[in-house]
Amino acid sequence: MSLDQYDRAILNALQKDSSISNLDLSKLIGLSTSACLARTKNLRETGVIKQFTTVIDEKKIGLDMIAFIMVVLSPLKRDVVDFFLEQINSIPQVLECYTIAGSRDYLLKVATKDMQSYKDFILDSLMVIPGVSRIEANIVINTDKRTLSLPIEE
Amino acid sequence: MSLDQYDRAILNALQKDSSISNLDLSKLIGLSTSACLARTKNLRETGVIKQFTTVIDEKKIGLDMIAFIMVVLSPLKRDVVDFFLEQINSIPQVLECYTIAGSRDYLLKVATKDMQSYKDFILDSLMVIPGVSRIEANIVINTDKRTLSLPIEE
DNA sequence: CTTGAAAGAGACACGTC
DNA sequence: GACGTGTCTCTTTCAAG
Repeated sequence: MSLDQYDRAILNALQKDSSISNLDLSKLIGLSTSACLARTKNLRETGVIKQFTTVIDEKKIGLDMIAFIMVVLSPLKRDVVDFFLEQINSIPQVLECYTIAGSRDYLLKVATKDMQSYKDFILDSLMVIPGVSRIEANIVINTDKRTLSLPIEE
Repeated sequence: MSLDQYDRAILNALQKDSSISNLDLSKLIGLSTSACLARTKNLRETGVIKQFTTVIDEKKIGLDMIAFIMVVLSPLKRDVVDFFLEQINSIPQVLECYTIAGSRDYLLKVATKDMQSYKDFILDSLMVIPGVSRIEANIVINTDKRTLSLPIEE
């Protein structure tokens, strides 16, 4: 995938605000509307653009608790892993799950309403999954930075 | 902020695909176009909807390295903290930064091109910030789940 | 790549019930 | 809240340079 300066400009602009009209976008990046539209369409079709989405203020919808949870899975065997990931994918409170290198196996990002529902999540949703032997929770006190704009290289 | 079932339906739909037209959205949630438009507008104005954005495939733009880095800041004093956060906010590779409870002070999510540029980031951007005494890196091997759809309660 | 034209669709404000 | 109307803007396609 090779992106030129125009493609990068389009991606940067769309990351900041995807509700921009093609007309404004073309003006912004310095292309004609037709060329701009064709590029945007192409970026979607080739999968560079995966999705257009909406960022919601978590606190305003009552999600006051964000936590990053490290999980050690044991034994780390195929069937245990598969079942774990299957469960994780079905739990809406788990926003993200990563396999990580090192002493802990998985990193989860979890959003819940409050401390009580967080506790319920840990006890009733997470610890009940077979193989989850040890967890290490990092509770978010403040979000200091959060951007969806990836560092697109020049 | 109190959201009824229609508001929640709108938010859920817009999280999945913000490029949906107001016409289709109104059909989906079972409201008239005018009522639907007024609600969406209201959600934007009250800040529940913060942003419309675009999700990009990191790998397709050459970002192959994602890491979560725990940072201990010492001394944890006002001026050290302020300068640290100022620097963090100016580094594009840092996508997210959270203040966390516990033994580590900050959690960063970082995206770089490869191992080499990751190393450069650690040495030249992160470790040079005054107060950054200890870091603990968790390198992402695989993204098992990643959703931008918050668990909106019924 | 650009410009220009033309048709279709949607946004959005305005009334009415 | 629903519905209809009208206007205006943008989208989208398709020419030709």
